[in-house]
Amino acid sequence: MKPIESDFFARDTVLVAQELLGKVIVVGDCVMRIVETEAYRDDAASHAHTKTGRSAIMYDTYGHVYVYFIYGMYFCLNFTTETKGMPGAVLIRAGEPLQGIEMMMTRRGVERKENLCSGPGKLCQALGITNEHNGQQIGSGMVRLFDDGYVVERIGRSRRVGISRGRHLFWRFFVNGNKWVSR
DNA sequence: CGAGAGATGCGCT
DNA sequence: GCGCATCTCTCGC
Repeated sequence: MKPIESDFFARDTVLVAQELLGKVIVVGDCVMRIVETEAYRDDAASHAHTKTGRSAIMYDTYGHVYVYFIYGMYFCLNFTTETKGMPGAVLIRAGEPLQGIEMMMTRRGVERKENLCSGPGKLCQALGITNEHNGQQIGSGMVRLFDDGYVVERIGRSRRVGISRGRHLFWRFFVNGNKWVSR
């Protein structure tokens, strides 16, 4: 388990989104492998389409945790990317639960393992991610990221989910054929 | 099963 | 006030 350095994130967001597939997120006792991501830069679908109080973190940092509250109920987990004033973040949409599964099931209130992390809101609920994680540097706060040598065979690609603008961009990435991907 | 609607509150104009 | 990078439940087939 090799920790992922912040330099990893100081690159093009679309590339980072693909390379995050297969990596391992650790939050407390809970561990999951990333199987689905989406890239957001300064396109029309991105919070960073304009620089606001909320999206400033996408402009000003890389290798940090960006959490936002959505639909009055759910949180979404992102990792910030890019440098030199270009905003960016990768949304973590789904994962394969590896450890701490009992705790994740309790937090989610579900029985089926396939329903633990197969979506950005579910994933945050399973890991206990909330606003308090927002702004933390990856690796030095409660959210840690590792490369355990897992090799992703084939990367699938599609439009991003749940957006109205920016539909033309195919910036959703997933491990092809993986049972833990959302939808 | 698939489609549709309701839940629910904050950020932004 | 509006819209939202979602999820769950219900209803009909």
